[in-house]
Amino acid sequence: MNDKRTQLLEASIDLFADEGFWNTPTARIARHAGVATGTLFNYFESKDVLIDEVYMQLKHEWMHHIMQNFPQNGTIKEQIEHIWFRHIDWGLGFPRRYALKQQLALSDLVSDEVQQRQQEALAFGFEIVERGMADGLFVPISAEYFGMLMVANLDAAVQYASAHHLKDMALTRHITTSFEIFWRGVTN
Amino acid sequence: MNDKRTQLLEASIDLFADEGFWNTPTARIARHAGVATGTLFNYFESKDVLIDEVYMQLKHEWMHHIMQNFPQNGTIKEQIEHIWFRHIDWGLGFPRRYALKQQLALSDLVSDEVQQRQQEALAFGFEIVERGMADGLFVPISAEYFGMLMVANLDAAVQYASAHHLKDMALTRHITTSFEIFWRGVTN
DNA sequence: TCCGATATTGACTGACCAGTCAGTTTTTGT
DNA sequence: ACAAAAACTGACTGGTCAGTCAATATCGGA
Repeated sequence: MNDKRTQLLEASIDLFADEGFWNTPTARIARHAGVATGTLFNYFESKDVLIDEVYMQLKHEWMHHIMQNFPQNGTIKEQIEHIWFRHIDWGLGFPRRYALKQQLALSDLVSDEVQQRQQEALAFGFEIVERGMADGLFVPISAEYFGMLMVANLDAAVQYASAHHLKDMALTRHITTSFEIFWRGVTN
Repeated sequence: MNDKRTQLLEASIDLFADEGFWNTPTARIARHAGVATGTLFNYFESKDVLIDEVYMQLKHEWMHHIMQNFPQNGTIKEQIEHIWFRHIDWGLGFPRRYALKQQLALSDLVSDEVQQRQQEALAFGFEIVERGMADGLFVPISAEYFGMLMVANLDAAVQYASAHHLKDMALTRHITTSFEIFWRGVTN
């Protein structure tokens, strides 16, 4: 019965996103999840590990969303474009989760160990980039910087679309444009 | 004698950057500045307004750095390139200040009013972009999105250079490359 | 020099909160 | 059905911290 565990994680995500970590007492998380204060600490050793678990959960959901229908046999451009669209789709579909994941990634609330582990899960992405580099497809930069640029551009695209409530055609156009700008930039 | 005021701001910047806002008690700020607890509240109504003032201070310093030797009569590309180099120069020259400014910009610790005011100070930048748009120089996107992309790319460039301790030629090459990638992306 | 105004001090207060634990309820195995 | 284990409860504790304020020090004008 990890039902309560899920409820606690869900409550944490809601409250952390809306109020910020420092403004959400564990007591409120428990209440929001419909359990007693003490119960939270049966499932999570401390508030710190709760944060770690929330972060892992979000990263996992994000990864899952990104990888759905991934074109394993597509071209590099198709693969990156797929990630582009799916990432933005997730960001707009789950704005609170997206914002929280971003905040957690910057703040040093997440333990080094967890951050390390999450980084390793992105290895497949680096492979794609390295392959593109080998083909002379990209401007000569490190895969690391390529990844950083991609994330930076994606974040900006999501933030803009979100702030302006873009929908339907306007949204599609925006996503396409944002990708084109990125692609033209990193491509020879 | 706003000497103490400056000391308090400086101490706040140091401690906020190193320990995080929520982990630095006002008492420690006061001690670090060499004054008593109560004195801090003579200069700043509350911890919240202290944060506002810190943010304004950082933005102001940043703006000042950016605008030094600004090529008023240069081409649009020269002007944006100038901002590019100066921004990165500031980020690498004052890493703690840069990190703190970024953190504050994301967190909602800064009051809406101050955030608003700071936004207005960037008006001159929007003018440059609008001019470029009118000339058909840029891809057709809003000046707002252009600005977001620029900031996103700059942040990535600073973060990368900072993490890898780039210096001298390697640094110059990196800055140039980062600008080229951005410019090629947003330009027709 | 003297005095009122202003700045500074730091012990103190009231509120908050992470984490505990003794007691209670629920589950599990036989 | 029963007992032992496991899960759950929430009042409580020890510690922290923003902001106060009465007492003290410093300053500036006459």
